[in-house]
Amino acid sequence: MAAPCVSTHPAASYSLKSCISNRQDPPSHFRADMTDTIAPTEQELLDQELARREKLERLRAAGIDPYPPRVERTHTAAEAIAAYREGQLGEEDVVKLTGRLVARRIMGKLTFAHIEDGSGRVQIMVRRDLLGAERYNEFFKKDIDLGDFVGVAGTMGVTRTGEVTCTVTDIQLLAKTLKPLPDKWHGLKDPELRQRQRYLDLLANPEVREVFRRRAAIVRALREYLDGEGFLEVETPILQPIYGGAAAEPFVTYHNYLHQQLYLRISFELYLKRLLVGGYERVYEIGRDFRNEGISHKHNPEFTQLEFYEAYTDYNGVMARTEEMLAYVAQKVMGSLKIPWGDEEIDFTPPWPRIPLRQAILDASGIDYEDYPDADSLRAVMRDKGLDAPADASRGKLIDKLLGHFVEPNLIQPTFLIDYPLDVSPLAKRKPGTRDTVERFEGFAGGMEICNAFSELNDPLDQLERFLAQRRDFDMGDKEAHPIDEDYVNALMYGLPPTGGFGMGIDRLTMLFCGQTNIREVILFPHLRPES
RNA sequence: GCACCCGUAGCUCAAUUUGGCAGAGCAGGCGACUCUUAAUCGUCGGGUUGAAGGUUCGAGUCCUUCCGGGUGUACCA
Repeated sequence: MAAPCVSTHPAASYSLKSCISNRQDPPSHFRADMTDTIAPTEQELLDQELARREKLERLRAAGIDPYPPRVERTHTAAEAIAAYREGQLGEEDVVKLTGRLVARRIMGKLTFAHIEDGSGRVQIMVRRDLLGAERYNEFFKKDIDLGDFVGVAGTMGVTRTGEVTCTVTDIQLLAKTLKPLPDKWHGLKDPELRQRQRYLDLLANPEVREVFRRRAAIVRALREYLDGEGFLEVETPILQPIYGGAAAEPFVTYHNYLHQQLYLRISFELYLKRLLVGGYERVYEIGRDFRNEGISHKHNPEFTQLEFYEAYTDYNGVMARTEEMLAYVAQKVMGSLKIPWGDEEIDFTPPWPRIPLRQAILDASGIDYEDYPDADSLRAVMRDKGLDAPADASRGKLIDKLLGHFVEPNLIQPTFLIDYPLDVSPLAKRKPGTRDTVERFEGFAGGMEICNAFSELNDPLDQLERFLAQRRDFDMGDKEAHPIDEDYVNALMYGLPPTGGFGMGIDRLTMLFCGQTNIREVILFPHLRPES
């Protein structure tokens, strides 16, 4: 394997350190002039920011702490409304509510407003006669802004229009905001701002908050399912001396004190299978993978992956488990096996169609890749059909290209494609009776690949041969070829039982369940270039 | 990586086609208003039009370069 530049240097640690110390500009978060941006002069403040700071000073001058250390809350917004509707709150019962002031309608001596907490919004009615003229006019109307966190005490009732409302007898500032909030009606739309300042996106757009609740529910359901099936959740290294388990370029990092080059993992596979050598029969891990590749609407440099490995099953068993697991998740998260997807509906009811990859490509493109036993002949027929077929692509990569072009976009309903080329599956077991096909499947839905699985190769000598083939690919320029992991081969020599393994991108599954077509919509803080 | 599109007030958007005083709503300041809910009414402030350069009497608008973002495409989950 060709090592990246740092380790080929005879004094690797020296070169990296000097590189750091020679950097012209220290990171901005260490710059002495940083206070300029955090503590701008008055001229640099917006008029609205100035107004809020003046209010802050007025409050302090009046002996009011704009950021008090604690507050008492008796109900969330939703709880207060529910309790009133269920008749648990009488006219005399005082509730204490907290939240962000998100809307305010001042009508002289009476004001209606809404506060929002984690449970939702509740209307409050603030009256001068209940609060006192001074407190109502000077404190509530003048020094409290939209966006501020407040605590109120009051009684629950209903307005003429029928909205359950808290009539306020006391109001307290909990946290002063110094910047104006996004538009109350349109929310925050600018996609760049939404991602760079996700907190604004979340506070302005409730539907975004729902996406990440649903994401959490999906992960919870996956854990529930796997735990219930006797799988052990484990954690394996993210910093790895040798990466592996997938075809991808890694991120490279460096341990300063061990003088060791390390990679951020691109998959969990080789570590998890070592655990089956160790005697566990069912293990899984949910965590972050890192791939040093292009960014797109389907790819973020770091993404969340689920992998599980199960002894004494094969890819057929894993397909059945996949169907069962995703049906469980759909039912648990969406309350149905059918989930909306654009104008259509994706039905996760088992079983899913199982189509040999060769057949699927033949049906969609008219090309039977078995007629083209080498890369050159397959490349020729693909180019005849006007497809982009790179000169350095292997036969397996060309087949994958056919899959991506002709088949994948049309697989809206959950579908398994089975039996993949061996040369792009160096960790999968050969399908009996074939020369260059492995027992591997990929699951598709919504026109996206969502999972990848196979009968795990457990023949150590075959595995070594496959690694050596990968090294030849790497030497030929395939930057994504697998490096040789000698310790993994060594582990196999102590015996890996027949095993089925599975990997699935959680981000893409979340896209599917949330009707999103861009991965950034399901990652709280997606990778962005630095601001200029 | 390549192609195309976008960047105007804190936010959402006009003005760009055909170069001619940079505007509206929300938000904000001041004032009125005790059942509103995108409250309403009056009034006022708020801009290095992403950055730099160029063409022009005159550039938000046309040209060049750069920065950031989006969409498509290529590879990968």
